[in-house]
Amino acid sequence: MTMQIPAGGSAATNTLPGGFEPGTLCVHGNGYHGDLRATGRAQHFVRDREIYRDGDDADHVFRVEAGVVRSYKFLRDGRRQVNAFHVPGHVFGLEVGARYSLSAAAASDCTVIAYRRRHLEEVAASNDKLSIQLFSSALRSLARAQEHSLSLGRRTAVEKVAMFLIGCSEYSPGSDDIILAMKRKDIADYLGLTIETVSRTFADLEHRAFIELAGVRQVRLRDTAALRDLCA
Amino acid sequence: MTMQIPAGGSAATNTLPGGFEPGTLCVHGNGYHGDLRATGRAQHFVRDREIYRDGDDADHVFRVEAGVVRSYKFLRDGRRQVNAFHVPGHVFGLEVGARYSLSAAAASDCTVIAYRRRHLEEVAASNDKLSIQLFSSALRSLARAQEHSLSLGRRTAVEKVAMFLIGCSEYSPGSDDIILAMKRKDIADYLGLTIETVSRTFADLEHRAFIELAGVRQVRLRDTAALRDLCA
DNA sequence: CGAAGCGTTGACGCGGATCAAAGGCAGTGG
DNA sequence: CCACTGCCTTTGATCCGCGTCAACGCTTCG
Repeated sequence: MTMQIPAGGSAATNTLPGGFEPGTLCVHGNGYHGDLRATGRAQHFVRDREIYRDGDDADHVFRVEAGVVRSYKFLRDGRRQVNAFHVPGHVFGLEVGARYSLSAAAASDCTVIAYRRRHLEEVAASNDKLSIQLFSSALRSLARAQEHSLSLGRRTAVEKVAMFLIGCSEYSPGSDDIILAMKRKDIADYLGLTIETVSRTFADLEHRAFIELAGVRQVRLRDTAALRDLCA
Repeated sequence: MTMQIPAGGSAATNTLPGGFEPGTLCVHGNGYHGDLRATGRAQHFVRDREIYRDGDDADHVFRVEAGVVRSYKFLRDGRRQVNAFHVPGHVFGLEVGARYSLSAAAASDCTVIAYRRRHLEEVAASNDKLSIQLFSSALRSLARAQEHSLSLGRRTAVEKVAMFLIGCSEYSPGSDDIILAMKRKDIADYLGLTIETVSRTFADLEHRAFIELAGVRQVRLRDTAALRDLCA
């Protein structure tokens, strides 16, 4: 295989935020190498429906088609940390070992494509492009996780929420108007805060006229520059 | 290539904690495919010497030979988050893009092997084993990063420090007696705390007779079970 | 109309940050 | 050998951001 460590500017970089370019690794991929079409299986999940659990046999790799998926982990006493929200195009469920090290669930109603890991391995064996994409996907997840660590470890509540909103806006169409697919609890557990603090911080940002809460699930960014500035 | 997503139990899993099994990807690898010997270049770094910086051209991939390396990131105002400590056997510097997304520096005096990324790509193209190892390395880094997020987001100071000590003990020879290669500031920035809190927490754990501070850089674990219990 | 979930808001307390000062400890020079 | 210097670590006092607890409002659905 030509296992390139994908260099900047290649097709594998800077595509759909955090995912592959649309069309690849897709069930209905337009004839692209053919083989994958059979292995990918579309699945629907309603909000909060579990996709897999920490410790399950890691026999599938997934790609988000629509909606948002969360990966998360629990401590014994119920404290939860959401590691990532997976948006359309994003691949999740890649594992080194035989078992999943995280749980995944639908953060909103969503549809994902499930690929049998075994099949994926076989196809990747003869398909350099796919191999590189899987590798890129892993490295991109890693980069995102590291960014996230910076937030969790060193940012204040306002900074975390600002970051989150800026992050969301990058997945939005015309941006500036954000539809939050997930609940407050998911946001809180993603940012390492409580729902109360998230709520208060939204209120605070609205008070400062940085955002406008158009509804529980809708946020309008009124001063993106100021928000970005908060991201330190 | 046979791009297996490395399955549990394979040689690529559960080897040296977080790294490759000893001998592979090594400058003095015992004839293993030969090519790598020429590309790997051993380098020494004294404590706090920078290896690369956030934004530099990511033209090398590194493997720790001895000592400890830290990967970290800064906020504008100087707040720092250490994402990982890299111990011998551990690979770091893998990137999706053309540039490093983190900085790396010697947390203690250390020696690393630098591989030219270009060469690594070429060798990997014809060497399935190496490809899989690189992929595994990335996935293992990802898993570690996700574990770390749980600590940063949801654990208390005592829990974080207990986690850290348990983590260290896994890299120690006979365990139970830990030599801390890095300074308090590094530990603090790794755990998302201040040096004062780290210091106080060490004192607290000693007070509870869970550990014994045999010196500034040496910790003896006296009640591993209790420490593990704190990891929740 | 009532019930159940989710989100917001307020009052209060605590864990860890901040500020300040006082030990170790290693390296340096007299 | 000892005093000096600078850095790292520890310890103490105080402060504040965010968690906790509690009540209330809004939305959805039977």
